[in-house]
Amino acid sequence: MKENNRISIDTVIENLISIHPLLKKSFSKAIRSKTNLNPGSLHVLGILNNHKVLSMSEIGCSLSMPKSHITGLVDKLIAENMVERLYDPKDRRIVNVHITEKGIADFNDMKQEISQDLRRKLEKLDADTLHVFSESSQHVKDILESIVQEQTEISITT
Amino acid sequence: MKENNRISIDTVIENLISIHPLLKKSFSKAIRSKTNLNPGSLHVLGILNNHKVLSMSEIGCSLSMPKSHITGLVDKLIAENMVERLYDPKDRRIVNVHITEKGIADFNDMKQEISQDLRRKLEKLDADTLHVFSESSQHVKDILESIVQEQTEISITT
DNA sequence: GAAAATAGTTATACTTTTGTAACCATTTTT
DNA sequence: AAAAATGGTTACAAAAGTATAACTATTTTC
Repeated sequence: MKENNRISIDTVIENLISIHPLLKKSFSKAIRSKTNLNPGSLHVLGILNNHKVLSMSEIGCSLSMPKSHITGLVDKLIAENMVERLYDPKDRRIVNVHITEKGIADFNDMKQEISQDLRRKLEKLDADTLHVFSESSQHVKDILESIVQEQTEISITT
Repeated sequence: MKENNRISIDTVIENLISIHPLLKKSFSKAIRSKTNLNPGSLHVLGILNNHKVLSMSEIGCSLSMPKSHITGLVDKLIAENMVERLYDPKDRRIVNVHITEKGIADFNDMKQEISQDLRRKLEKLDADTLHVFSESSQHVKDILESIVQEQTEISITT
């Protein structure tokens, strides 16, 4: 039983290492050509689309980026009116970034644009394969989120 | 039925867009800190580990990078004796890059290093979840490979 | 055999990402 | 109230990724 687990872990790692460049290939180029945001800002917008409000530090932890980098990325999003800075009245050091209605709408539009090529390819799959893909990707997303998200507690100081 | 497909496609795209930054977070930092290769060279080594031999153009297509960039990445791998250039006797314009024994061994070592943190987290999962993760990630990898790999035919001219 | 196409390299400029360190404002600790 | 800790910002340097264009060497095409 313990042995089974080790094999499963190895399989998962092999698969994730293979999936990584495939996703990079599928999205990175489209992000550049079809949006006026850089990938970093788009990722920030993405997690704000999920959480709606996060402090600068929380964003940094979620994306494993130093806070100093987040500042610039958020500035870009503010320039596009996609997010807003809100100073926390309870602790005025904290900057809570929250996504605007425009930000939510723009993010959905950009998702459409970015995934156009992928969508066309998915449309060619047969219903069964598509169903398996849908279920499997949901599992991978959920489990990965649950184990990677732990790191949010770790503080990045710089 | 057609409606079901559309929903599945949307689900897949949503999930992949969420998985992308999670994998980036899990691997990118580890690649920098635990190897002396840049991520680009590692990805090249990764696909050579799968295919064993590829021409410069094929590598470029597989990773959606211009050939001019591949040259530098392969140069680094050659400097580490992980791959070799072989001039095709049938068509002397073509450079076939093939992975060496050292390259295969190094790649496996680096995979270990890079995935250490992830492995520790996976070890905390219960056997059932791990099993689901293993199966699901295999499906995602296989399907994604089958649909993304098509692009290998598209030639990148620059 | 000349012209066009192909495979790869070199060079250059630019953007993005990453890593530090110093710094300010606010809050917490003592 | 002074010292330490925390949350963010600013500034700077280095590494990596991206996009082009010009170029050489071969092969194909006509």
